[in-house]
Amino acid sequence: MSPSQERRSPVMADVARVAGVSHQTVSRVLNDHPNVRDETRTRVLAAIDQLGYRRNLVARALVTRHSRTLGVVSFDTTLYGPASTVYGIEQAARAAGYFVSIVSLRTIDRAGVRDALGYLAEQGVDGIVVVAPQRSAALALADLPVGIPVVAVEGDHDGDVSVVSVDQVEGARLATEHLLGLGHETVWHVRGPSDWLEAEGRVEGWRAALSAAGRAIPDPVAGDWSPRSGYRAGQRLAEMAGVTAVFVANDQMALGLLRAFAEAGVDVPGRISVVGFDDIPESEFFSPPLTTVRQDFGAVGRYSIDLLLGQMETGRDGSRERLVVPPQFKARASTSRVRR
Amino acid sequence: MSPSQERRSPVMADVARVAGVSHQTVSRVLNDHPNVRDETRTRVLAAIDQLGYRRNLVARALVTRHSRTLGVVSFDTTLYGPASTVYGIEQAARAAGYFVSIVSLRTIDRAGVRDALGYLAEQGVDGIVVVAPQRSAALALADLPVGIPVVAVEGDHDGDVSVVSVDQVEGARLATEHLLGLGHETVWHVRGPSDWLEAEGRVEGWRAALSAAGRAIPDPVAGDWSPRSGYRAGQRLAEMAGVTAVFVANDQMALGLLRAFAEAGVDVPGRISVVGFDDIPESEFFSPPLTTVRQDFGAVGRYSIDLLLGQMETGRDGSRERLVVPPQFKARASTSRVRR
DNA sequence: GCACCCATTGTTAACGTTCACAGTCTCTTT
DNA sequence: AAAGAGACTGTGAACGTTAACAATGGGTGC
Repeated sequence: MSPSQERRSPVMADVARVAGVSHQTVSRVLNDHPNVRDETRTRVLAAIDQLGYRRNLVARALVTRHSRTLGVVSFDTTLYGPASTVYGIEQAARAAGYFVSIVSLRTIDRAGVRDALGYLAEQGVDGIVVVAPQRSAALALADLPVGIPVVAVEGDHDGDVSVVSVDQVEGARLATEHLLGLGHETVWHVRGPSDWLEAEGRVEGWRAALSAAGRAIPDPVAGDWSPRSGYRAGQRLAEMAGVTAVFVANDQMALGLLRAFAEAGVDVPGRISVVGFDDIPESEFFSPPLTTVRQDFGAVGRYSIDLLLGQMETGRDGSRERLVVPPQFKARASTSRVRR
Repeated sequence: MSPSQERRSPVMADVARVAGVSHQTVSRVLNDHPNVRDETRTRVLAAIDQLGYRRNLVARALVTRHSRTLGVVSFDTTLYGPASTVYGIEQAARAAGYFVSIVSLRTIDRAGVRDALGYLAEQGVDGIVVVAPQRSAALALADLPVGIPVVAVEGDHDGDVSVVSVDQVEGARLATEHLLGLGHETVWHVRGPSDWLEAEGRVEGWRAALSAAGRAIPDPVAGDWSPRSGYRAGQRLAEMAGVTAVFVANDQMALGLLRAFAEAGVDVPGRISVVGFDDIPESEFFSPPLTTVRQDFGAVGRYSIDLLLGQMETGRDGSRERLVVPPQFKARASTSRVRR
């Protein structure tokens, strides 16, 4: 193989030579600079087309100090929530002309998040969105690389960065009040893992609603978001006397719970009413269709980009805004008025 | 100091000055070049630490012509399959020291895929994985940017690029033969949308199994992967006489179908047996727990990176390999021997 | 007719790294 | 003692783009 065979892709200078102009004029055409004669522009475009030239964004990023790339740090993008959020982020970012470089963490701990932020900083991203649903991840935001705008999603509001999140407390309150409104004496809760901010927000809202109504507050049953943990919780709750209403911290666990209830011969909603959280696409077709609280993950993703771009424009990172997306209650067939 | 209080982040030359060496020596330390005296290395590392220096990977990419970034083009990463595949890709890529830049397409058509490939090429990615489950996406691979290694996931095997995929035909055959083995006279099929290669592979496997057994081949019922379309298919099948076994092309549609059957009073598996496809985390907790065919999406993602990295090393893009991941049959409670 | 302005184009110098090569120094070997 | 081989370090030139400024030419106002 001859060395000349290895033909490098054309650069601006090649286009310039073919079009009979300087490389700077080519650059001007590419960047829609106003002061280029129409005839020249046409010639340059023809040369670009002829050579199949593509601009080298790496070289451009070096000189402009802007990569037009945003970084996303997330946890287990296999789950519906993170996946939808990241999807919303990516769509919004691309619509604004940015690429998205993603880092999915297997486990979320302070070191992992810090490393991820470091990688992205080296790579020269213009801004970062951290999907930080766990307290430990939110903490890691304390030591982030200076000079890069950061927005957290579902993060801790006490931190030092801007945050977009769904109002978990309000969502849990809606769910609990709905059940109380149907005449249930109190409401049991299957909660998410303890390090998760979302899990804690939902516990808080549930507690608040029960407190406000002056009802007994049962111990929450532990879960880990998985259908299996919901199944186990369901087995336990089915055996307990006096349970008529359960608020489950997400739809997947609710599915497991429904399965356990079905196996134990517990009728839903005849004997026990169940409310979930998230409104995943499947929950409308559970048996019975699940009453739940909808989170608009797509909106969360889009807002996080809005916030990030705003922060990048102003250059001020001290702005530290908060954006709260309201949850939406979805009544379906898994809840009913209590029979006396 | 200079009047500009906008202090730029330090560069190699700054480190070199502090450490009293040349910038090239700093570079050598950073790249673990062997011939650096221990004492010098220590001094450089100290200077790096003191200044909080981070290497600029953009500048590095410009000169090395390698960005250590891989591109991923995918369709609707909200779905479990694509999301899991992309997750597997990202994990494997990062383990190999690569970043992942992702482009999620809202609709998958030739122009969209071509644009995405173009963006990634401009950005200077070292290789691209295209998750191309639709025929139109597979076609778009025909006009891909030259010089960049590409691997397709779930793509067309007739194309010109390497492909990693799950054996859809085999999976469908396993599902269908399982049902025939339980004594069912024939098996009905709820298929996926027609442009999807996976949908067509599953139809093919189902047909082949029925043909081989000399059974009647009913018209497949159309679906679009969504639970709702499965629900509608279920309503229709529940009304038809003689249906005792249904193979549904994915678990989400199977969920909708189960719901429709439950509403119509059709017992599963008592009167009709149902098999799904994918084995999403939820399907074990459907009512009844769904017999299905497991696809190892994570493995598909990992293999695609293996293939891509191999192709990048050799520099040969003519290799055009095929890697087929076997599906795995999962028997659960939604199928039973036919009663006579 | 002259100075001036504006549109258009070209020239040169960054950006921050790695590569290729040239030194210098020390230690062996003959 | 001279020469050669390593080990270590430094120098200058890329990489492909944009920014800053200079240069050209034709029109305009007086």
